[in-house]
Amino acid sequence: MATIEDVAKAAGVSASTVSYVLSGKRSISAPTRRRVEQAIATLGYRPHAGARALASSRTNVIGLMAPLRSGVDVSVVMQFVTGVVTRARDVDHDVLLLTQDDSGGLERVAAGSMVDAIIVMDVEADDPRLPVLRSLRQPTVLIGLPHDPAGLSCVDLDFEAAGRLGAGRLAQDGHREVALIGSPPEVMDRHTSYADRVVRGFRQACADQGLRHDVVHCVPTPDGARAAVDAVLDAAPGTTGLVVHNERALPHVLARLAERGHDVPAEVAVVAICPTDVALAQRIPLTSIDIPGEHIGGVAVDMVMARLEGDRPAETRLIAPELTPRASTAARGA
Amino acid sequence: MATIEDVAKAAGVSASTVSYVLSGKRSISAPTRRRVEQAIATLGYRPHAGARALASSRTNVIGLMAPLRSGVDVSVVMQFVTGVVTRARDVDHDVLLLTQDDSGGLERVAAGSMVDAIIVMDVEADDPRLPVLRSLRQPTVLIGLPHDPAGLSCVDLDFEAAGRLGAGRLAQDGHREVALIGSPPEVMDRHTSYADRVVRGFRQACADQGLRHDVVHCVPTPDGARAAVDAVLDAAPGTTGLVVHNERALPHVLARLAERGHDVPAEVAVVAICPTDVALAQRIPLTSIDIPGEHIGGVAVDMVMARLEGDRPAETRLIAPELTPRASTAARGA
DNA sequence: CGAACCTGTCGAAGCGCTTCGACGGGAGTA
DNA sequence: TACTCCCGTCGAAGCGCTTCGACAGGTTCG
Repeated sequence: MATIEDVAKAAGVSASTVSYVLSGKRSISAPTRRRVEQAIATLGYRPHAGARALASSRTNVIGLMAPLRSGVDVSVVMQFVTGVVTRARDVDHDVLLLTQDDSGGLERVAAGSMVDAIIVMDVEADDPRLPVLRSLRQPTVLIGLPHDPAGLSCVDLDFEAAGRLGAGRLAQDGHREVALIGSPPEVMDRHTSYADRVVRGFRQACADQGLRHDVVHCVPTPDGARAAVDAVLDAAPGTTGLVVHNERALPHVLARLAERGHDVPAEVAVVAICPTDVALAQRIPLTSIDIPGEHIGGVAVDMVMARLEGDRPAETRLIAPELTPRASTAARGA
Repeated sequence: MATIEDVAKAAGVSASTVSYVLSGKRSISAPTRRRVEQAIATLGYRPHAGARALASSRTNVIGLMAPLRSGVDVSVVMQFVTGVVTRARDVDHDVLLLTQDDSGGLERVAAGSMVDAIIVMDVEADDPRLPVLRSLRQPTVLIGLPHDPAGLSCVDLDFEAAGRLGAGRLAQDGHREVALIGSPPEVMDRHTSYADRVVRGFRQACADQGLRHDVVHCVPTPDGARAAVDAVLDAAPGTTGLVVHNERALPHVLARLAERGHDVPAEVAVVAICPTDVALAQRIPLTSIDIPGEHIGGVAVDMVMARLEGDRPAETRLIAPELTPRASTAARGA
């Protein structure tokens, strides 16, 4: 492996000059720059990441803690990850992948100076990692919204607004009895922030609009969906509108509705909160509120970089939800 | 941040002694070791990863190139990733995540000494990355099997055997006309290695057993599945057995079969090649050949570590497929 | 016409760690 | 008793880079 010294020799300059050519932190005359670049190209020189990190205390690596575990919708997770990695590459950074259950992982990579910054997904309302994160030298961005975000940057879809939007749309379409089929119990039990927030928004909008409503959670299996749908429709047979916030249960919920003979949208309207591609992959294209995972992941990177450059304070950004009407809803009556 | 020097001072020893305590590369007396460990604990010392990498030319990081792109079944990818990350942590390594379309990513992280080794997923038959990989200083393991694996280690499910196993099972159950519903066209067009191999194995077993057979590819949408199922059953109405190697199309294929009034397994038997959890999440539990993603990911790490330690030659390991009978198949006639 | 200022380059220090060779002292051997 | 050997520890070199201060030479301006 060629070193900066080799390049310097080949170009007839000092190592520091090569370094300045690379970093642009001091002006270099055009001819010199050209010679150096030439030497770099012919030698195939790449700066040694470790040496660079040691000297500059910058690794150009972002740590990403992702939930590679059950109960979480994989395709949503993937989109977030993709967004983070893609945007990180745009700003010349790489991504080190940490898993949720790697307790101590945050501490390890942060204290060991393996990363410049950290992004954490799937945050719970009272996430046990928060104190750790606050204690780190590196800036952190949460994807999700804990109860007390003090000192930490957060970004997420405004799930509360999404819950409201879903219920609001149903109300507007003329439904009077509605229900939310929510995240799996294991997700709710952890008080994962987005799950709680959807419920809150949904309830609130229903109250505001005077809708009779119900909230059930749903194990994302055929049986789980059957149980959830039956619970809702048996308890309140007048229910005509459903908000579903459970990507994996979606197909089974629709199947159960069909099985029971409820036509969608004629007899039961469905609004899904899920990535658009999931909404489109169902038996009929669903009216949905998109979870723009890639976008949010990208924003997380931007936020973390902003804090890395300027010493900005922490901020919270909630992305406004948007509802796209498709075949699973229709205005009622006339 | 405490440095090794701080620890040394606190423990009343030299820095090199601390280093030897940490690495275990020389023997240290029990009392000294204890004092050093004590100092490390009280100071919360963590070695600086960059400094360590610089001095030892070992980063304890594995690069993982994963396909965060369309056409690939996310949940399978996730399982591989989980397997890699989990096993990597077991052997005290971290994982740097690269995406497929980050051309130059391999070169960058390898030449920049960011990683000790590389694992590449979703390999195509004539993958353009192979020459690059062969030129790297770091050992590489492919998850998948290219035409010419010379010089590179490979691990994967034996998809050819899986194709054979699926067809063989159908034959054994008494089916005479069968079909394979395979990966999406975009995956086939890339000649992604596993897709090709399933087809080959399937065809071969059908030929051996004298089964009339057909192979179609399937866009993983409701319409795509409809088209695939219709194509098969309209062309050969006597078809009674299906092997499906397309995780995302699975629910739609089953739905279409139901729609057409074909009972599973009474009239059409279905063998799926997919992760077990996917097979269990369908409308009925499917007879399936598991894709043991986590396991394979773990094996990939083991192989890469083996090459890192000893200077072993490259090897190829194919995991034998196993078929688990469930509700979607049954012996025919009697 | 000097003082003050740029520009472009260099040398050296230092980032925090690993590792090699050296060395003092105690145990083992002849 | 003298010699060798091993054990536990230390000091120093060096990994490859960044960055600070210095400096030579050229401009600019009052």
